[in-house]
Amino acid sequence: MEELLQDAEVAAKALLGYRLIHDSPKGRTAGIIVETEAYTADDEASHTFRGQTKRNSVMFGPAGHAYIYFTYGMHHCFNIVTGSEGDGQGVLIRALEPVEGLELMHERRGVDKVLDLTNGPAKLVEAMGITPQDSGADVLSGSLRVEPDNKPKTIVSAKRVGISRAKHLKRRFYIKGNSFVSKA
DNA sequence: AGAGCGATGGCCT
DNA sequence: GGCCATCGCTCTA
Repeated sequence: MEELLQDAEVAAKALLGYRLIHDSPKGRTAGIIVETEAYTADDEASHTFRGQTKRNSVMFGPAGHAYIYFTYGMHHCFNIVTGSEGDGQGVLIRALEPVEGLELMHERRGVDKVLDLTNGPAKLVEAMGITPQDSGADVLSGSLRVEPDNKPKTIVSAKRVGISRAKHLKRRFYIKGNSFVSKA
């Protein structure tokens, strides 16, 4: 998937409309990627800004691999590594529109509304059954993977969410009008 | 609808 | 010791 070899900002836009699929022992869940954020090593808000560490090392590896990190003591978030090996860049997947395995998602999330299933980075990780063990895995093949689906009509660029540094950069992208976007 | 805040743990300074 | 690429509850309106 050559889009992933490009800069995170290009890849973040290209990934909108892609389908994220996870085949787990409990069944398949899938959703359309509707919101992303780009992070590069020259960006103060990126985990890779201060160089390679044990935690962020997969982001310095080859593109197309999953980088899953633990945050706020209770949540995990899912990224896809982009660019060239050694760059330390990637795309955070912030929201999905659920399309398959909604019942399993409800079971995992314990929420009533479909809208609350996957409209946030940690929510989608929980709904899809993604675990830290998936970190480093190739997302072009395997049980957790992305595939091209419908190209979005209109993409909106906006400021990122939940960061304190480099706030002004418009490196969040989402599909205009989609109700599963975490923050319009 | 929107602001405030607690939960909870690993990582960095 | 402080800070988080968060979520969901509670309070005010």
